[in-house]
Amino acid sequence: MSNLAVIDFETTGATPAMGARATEVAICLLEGGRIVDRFASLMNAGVRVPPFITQLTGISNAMLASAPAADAVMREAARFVGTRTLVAHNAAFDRQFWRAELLRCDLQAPQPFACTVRLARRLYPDAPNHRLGTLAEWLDLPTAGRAHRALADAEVTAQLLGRMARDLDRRHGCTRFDPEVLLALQGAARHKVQACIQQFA
DNA sequence: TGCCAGGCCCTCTTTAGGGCCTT
Repeated sequence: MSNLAVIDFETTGATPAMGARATEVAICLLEGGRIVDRFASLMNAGVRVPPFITQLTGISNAMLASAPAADAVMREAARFVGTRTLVAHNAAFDRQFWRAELLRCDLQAPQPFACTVRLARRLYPDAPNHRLGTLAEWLDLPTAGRAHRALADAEVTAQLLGRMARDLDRRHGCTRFDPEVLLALQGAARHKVQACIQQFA
């Protein structure tokens, strides 16, 4: 499991299109199914955090007042990720903030995104639902830290990814778990998941 | 006061609608 970086944003709202900005980013680099490096930082984008978001994440305006500027954090995050494929739980959400925040820095965002929600729906169709917290509990994944903080959620997502790799190996003899496999699997129609896995086994 | 989006997936679909998931 190389060339993968798990990312999670905390933000002030649902979409940059409505003016929401990132407040925290965390990234875990994976090698061989293990987390080998981490990057996490609050980021001050000069916006107010709605009370609902503070209640959800624990991130307050006071915390952001002393945080480094969003521009500097995103430049460091982009250097940290490099050309790795990014993985996020509900990647459509994190991808739009990754692109929007880097665009503000005049930086490109060429990294492909894989989505653990899409993967989990294909690999664990019997789960009660496919929220990150539910999957962590259902699969008995180790958790550390407060849910809805970026590093804690990124680490749980990385644990979920590792579990998927082990299950693909145990259930299907598929030892490959790289960006190509992830992108193919998440794009496979439900009735073609087995055929897709066999292609890489 | 209450609500606000975007992308993906499923199905009693595709000239559409509703649910899920993220903050």
